[in-house]
Amino acid sequence: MALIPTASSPKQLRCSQCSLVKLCLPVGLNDEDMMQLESIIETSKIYKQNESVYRAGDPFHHVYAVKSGMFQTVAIDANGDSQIVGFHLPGELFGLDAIYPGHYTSTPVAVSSSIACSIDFKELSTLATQMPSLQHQLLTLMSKEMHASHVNMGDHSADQKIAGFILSLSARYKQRGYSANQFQLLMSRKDIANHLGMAPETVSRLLKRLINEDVLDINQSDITIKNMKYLQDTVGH
Amino acid sequence: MALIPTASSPKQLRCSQCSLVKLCLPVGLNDEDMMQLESIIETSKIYKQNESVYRAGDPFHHVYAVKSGMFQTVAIDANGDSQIVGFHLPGELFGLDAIYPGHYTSTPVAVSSSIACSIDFKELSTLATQMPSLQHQLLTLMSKEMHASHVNMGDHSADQKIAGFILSLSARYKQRGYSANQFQLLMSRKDIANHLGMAPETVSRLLKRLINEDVLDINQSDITIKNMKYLQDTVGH
DNA sequence: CGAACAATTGAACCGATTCAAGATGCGTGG
DNA sequence: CCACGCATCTTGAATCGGTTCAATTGTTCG
Repeated sequence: MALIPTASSPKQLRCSQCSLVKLCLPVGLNDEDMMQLESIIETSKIYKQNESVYRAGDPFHHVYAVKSGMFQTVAIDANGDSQIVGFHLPGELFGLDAIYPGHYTSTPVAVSSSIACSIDFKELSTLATQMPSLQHQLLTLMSKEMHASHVNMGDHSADQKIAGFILSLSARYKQRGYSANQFQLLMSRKDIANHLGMAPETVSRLLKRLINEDVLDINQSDITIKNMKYLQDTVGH
Repeated sequence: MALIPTASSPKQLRCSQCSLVKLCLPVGLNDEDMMQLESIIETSKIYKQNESVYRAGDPFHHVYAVKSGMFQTVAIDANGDSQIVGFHLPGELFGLDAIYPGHYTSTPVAVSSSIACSIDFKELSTLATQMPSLQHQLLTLMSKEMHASHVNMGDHSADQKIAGFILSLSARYKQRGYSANQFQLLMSRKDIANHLGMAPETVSRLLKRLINEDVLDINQSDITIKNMKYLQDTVGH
């Protein structure tokens, strides 16, 4: 747990780059391999709130790694309604779902001011053929996402969705070295609701209930989990 | 559209094997590569109805390709409820979601008498490092599944879920060379309901409505789509 | 042919949405 | 620094879609 990307200062870009590789693609690599991998990571860019990284429909060339902040990927369906497909935390990759169609199908938008760097997918996959462990890591990443969406299929009630959502964020922050019990709910209630397929009012009501029952503590966008087990029990029911 | 796996006769196993490779992993390969790929496909097995291929929890070693019939993957959640994660048609692969956890998380069960063959994943990924097009195909397959589950996130009403489900089956059968308008709904209503997260009664009612409105025709397990556009309009709304 | 299971149909119920208002927070300019 | 205005969030009451429960019909198989 040495280097963790904490702040959004541009001065940290270079030094956090090394750890970013380990966070996104934590493969067992020797120094030379690691150098190669880092060499294909292109320069970082700071995205202002609501700024998009690319647009749905653009040709697929790069995948992106989040360095700080948060991105949400928004898809527009046939009738023009937008659907927030996912939220991407520091250390996570997005854009891999565009491999198949060959073009992006959703638009990633910075939830708050955020930093991401791009990786040329062609170079990445070429490198993967030379580094079996990298190939395996790519497959693992995608398998993980498949797995996550399978789990989400089961969630039924609104309570379970909310609990599952909070636990997912908690686990993912924890995995990247942040606190599992306290973090920022950077996205709006409306966006949470959209992502979970429910009304914003329901999100509001259920969060209030969780606060009243001493499961959560929420101040503005800061959320503290006071009773993790309660949430876990809710999901597994 | 030369060789298509049509029947379940064991005599066809050998000859359908070649086309199976093309169907599951339709990469641009020369003959030698194709031979190599075929060489790692292990022998097929006939699974009786309700027979499982492996069990959730088993260590992950193989992925499986469906040759005929249909498999459904069943996951058991924390409270013991089962959730049908997906249905697998001829020419489709299953088991890839187990790469990440390293063990299977769901149990594939033959919906009707079905045939599948196993592929050693270690050999497959080793081969992929030597054949960039195979690696790309594997990534494409997984990207496709991610993409499909993203699309499913948006579906809201029960009507849309049913329409989307039927259209998905139709498109997948069509892609494998079968009819897009007529196929068998081998799985039970209860299992469709479970998979879509709704009550079996609702499936019954909505299918009846679609039959009354001349959108579908259903005889036992045979389904005929009489008004594809109606279904498409339902999904995109 | 009859038993067991699957699918259908009807009526009451419940969770979540919708609609409509009110509260809270936040940036802007006076 | 406070007042204003806009946007987000919260809260309440009515409505609706889908579930649940219960009974009937249909289908498969020993």
